[in-house]
Amino acid sequence: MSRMVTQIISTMETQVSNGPSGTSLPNGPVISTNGATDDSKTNLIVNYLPQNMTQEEFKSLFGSIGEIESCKLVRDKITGQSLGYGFVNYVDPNDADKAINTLNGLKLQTKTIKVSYARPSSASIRDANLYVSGLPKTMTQKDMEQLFSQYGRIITSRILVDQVTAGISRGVGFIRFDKRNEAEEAIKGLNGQKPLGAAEPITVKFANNPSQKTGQALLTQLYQTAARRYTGPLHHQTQRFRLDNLLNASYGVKRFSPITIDSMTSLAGVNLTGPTGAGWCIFVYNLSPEADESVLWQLFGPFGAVTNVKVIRDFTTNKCKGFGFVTMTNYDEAAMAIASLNGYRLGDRVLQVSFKTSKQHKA
DNA sequence: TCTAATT
Repeated sequence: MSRMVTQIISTMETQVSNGPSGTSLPNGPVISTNGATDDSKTNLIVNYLPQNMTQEEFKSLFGSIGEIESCKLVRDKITGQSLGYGFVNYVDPNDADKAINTLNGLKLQTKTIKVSYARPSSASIRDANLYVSGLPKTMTQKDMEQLFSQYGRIITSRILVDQVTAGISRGVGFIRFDKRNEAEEAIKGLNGQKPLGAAEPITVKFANNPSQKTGQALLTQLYQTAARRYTGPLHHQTQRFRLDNLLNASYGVKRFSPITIDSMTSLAGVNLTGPTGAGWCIFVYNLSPEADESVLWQLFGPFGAVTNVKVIRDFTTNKCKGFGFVTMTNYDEAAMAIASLNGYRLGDRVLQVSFKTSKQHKA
């Protein structure tokens, strides 16, 4: 079922070719008259990457096409979590073209990746994503694009569909314009308006930024991440380029052995420090030397009441010694935080999170 | 009534 939904969504997803601008040259980096390198024919943006794909796997996949000048998987600054997209800049424009032709539409786990030319980075293309609700259920993605295209160039559009009836519009969607001012004009022109023949007016506003999650949403995401480890990933790798071995090795095997809440509960009776004083003390291991208290607040705060965090630092260098402690008031919230965050990847590290035991404390 | 599109 989820496969069916994925395919429907990917069918509805617009595949926009951004297309390089300017004149083509046969080979090598293109140098414009002002001396700056022109990346428009070599630099690609890759969207809809699987959440757990690493920088190394990303580079390996795109490096199979040709020599890479640089590449970057974009990650959340605080948690290090992948934001699901990245950039690849090839040395040779021909390889960029080849990557689009061969890797665009590749299915990885539950995702269908999109590979297209990156637009030149600029402030004017940011925050150009609109959230649209109240759409007639009969309105197709194409209809919606037609309605919005009078205000500017559409980069992506999507209508969300019901998960169970697979294909029935939920009446809500997204439109990303090339430029923010185009999005603003679309709000002015369409918010509160009835599309031709529609009974109700639509609402058009800027979409929430998915990387700025509420605590509840973060918890949900982490919980789902943890749950996915038990069931294992879905499997529909294509066999193209013999990358299946690489990808299966990376994705097909559980990397961590998670602990369940039940096993935590049984642990609780044995050697926990217990809720003496302020609350439940949690041991966090494998923090980076640069880790600070804010990281611990960000990680544990979504799970409930946190009364104290502490990063243990070296006395002379003031760098984190690799571990810290978090105190949480309520047992259930602490147990959920541990079950979700143990094995969690923070940047390029895998955290070990557990209740602080008396053993670790003994003199 | 909210998906991971700008380094």
